[in-house]
Amino acid sequence: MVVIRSRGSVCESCDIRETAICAVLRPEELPRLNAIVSAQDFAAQQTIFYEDDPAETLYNVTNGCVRLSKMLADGRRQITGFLMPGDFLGLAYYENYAYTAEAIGQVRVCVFPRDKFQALLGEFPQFERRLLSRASNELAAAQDQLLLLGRKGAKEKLASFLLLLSRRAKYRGLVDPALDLPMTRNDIADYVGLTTETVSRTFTKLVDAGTIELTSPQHVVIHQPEMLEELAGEFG
Amino acid sequence: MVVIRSRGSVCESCDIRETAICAVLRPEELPRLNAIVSAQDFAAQQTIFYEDDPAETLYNVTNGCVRLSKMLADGRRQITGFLMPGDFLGLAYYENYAYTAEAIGQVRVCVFPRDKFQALLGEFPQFERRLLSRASNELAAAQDQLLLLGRKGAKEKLASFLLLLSRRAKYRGLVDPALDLPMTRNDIADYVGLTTETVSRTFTKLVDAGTIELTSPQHVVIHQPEMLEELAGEFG
DNA sequence: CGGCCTGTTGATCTGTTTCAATTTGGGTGG
DNA sequence: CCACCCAAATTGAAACAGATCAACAGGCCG
Repeated sequence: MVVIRSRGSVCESCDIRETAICAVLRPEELPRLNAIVSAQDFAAQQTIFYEDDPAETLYNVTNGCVRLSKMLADGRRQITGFLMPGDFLGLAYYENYAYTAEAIGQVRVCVFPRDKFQALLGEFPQFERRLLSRASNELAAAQDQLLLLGRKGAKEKLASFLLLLSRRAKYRGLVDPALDLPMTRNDIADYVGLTTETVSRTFTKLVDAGTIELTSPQHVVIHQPEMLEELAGEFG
Repeated sequence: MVVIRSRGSVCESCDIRETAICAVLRPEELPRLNAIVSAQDFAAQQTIFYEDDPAETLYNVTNGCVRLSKMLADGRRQITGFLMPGDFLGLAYYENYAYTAEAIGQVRVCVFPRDKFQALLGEFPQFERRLLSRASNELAAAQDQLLLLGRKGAKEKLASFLLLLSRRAKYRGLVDPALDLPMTRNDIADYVGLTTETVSRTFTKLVDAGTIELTSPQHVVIHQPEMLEELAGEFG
């Protein structure tokens, strides 16, 4: 883990300024945020924080992919989300983190000390509103995931998963038809409530059906998005 | 559905004023809330709103139990939560509701028109903060449910479910060792991702083990809470 | 009293897991 | 630069938890 001092105008030149929470601040307010932020790097597989750690820091992912997870006493794991550049981490007025956050591959984050961040919140009301809006989005996403975990079969789960990644890639401005899967099959399995083997088998079924193509285990090309939508089982 | 005009000081005399969002308002601010609120009654099985309806109203449950659910195209259903008196409904800055809300048994709610509610939000900053805190709680609860749906077995699911209801009953000030299940077995099944039959069978297993007692299908007595904790599989 | 909805119990079936064996591919050191 | 190595992914066979299909019991209301 490497701490990088913030110097000069970090925020102004930030790649993800458009999509991150910072987007609600006016240019002239940015320096206030800049003053309390620093950058931090994590190597692949490093833990950013553990479930139940005191939540003293808030993060914004700027590079790489982060996985959030919870564990049962015997080691079974549920991944509750994957964070991409622009995503906010540590959202909450909580004493302790509700989940573990780990870097998948190389990750860079912005770091906000909790107390200073809260002070800024009081100062910029639209900041708090934006956070509430984020929380609402996350809540809606979590509910979609409840439906997926509770009621969908393996094929439906993976179709939904691929569509989710695809939509998020589009949102982040990536138009590449090839979809990148930064996480392992095991991570995917722990996200959609299956085993690695079932994930693997189901992917090959989708390949055999011509719905997707696996140019490498981490590279998916979606040939028939309509078919995925169909399989995902949702309306609209 | 019956609409009841709010007259006089509804809020001051409200049973659940302590636990509801209103709890953040000072007594002298209550009249402002009182001015925009009205009460509404729903009979058993009535729908309060449907998924994708425009979200023009916010609610606060004052009596009865409400179920929130999402459906797949073929009718499979996932219940995303049960609301008890004091719980807030419609939380979000969304255009449309993300789930359907239905009354289980007789229900009474407080109704806040969305526009007026938002105006109040701007006026009382602590109100917005409280909402964010609520959203955080819901998010944490949703993540627990993800773990349950994705990684727990039938026995673990139902042990967790009973403990959840039990904790919420305690929170609402009910010390009765007998736990009330206002929802049907089918509702429970759709909440924990099982079938009615499996729920029923698993309950009888818990009864046979002496962990719980079913004085009636809707009345559970928890004899061995430690055993339920054990079965639920979580730490702490 | 009878019909119906909810819950319980039993028998069978199936999708997914588990266990086990290969294959693939990315990273590293010679 | 290539060969090796190890983790990750794939594939196969067997086992199992929970679903499905089916029958029945009990309480509640008309």
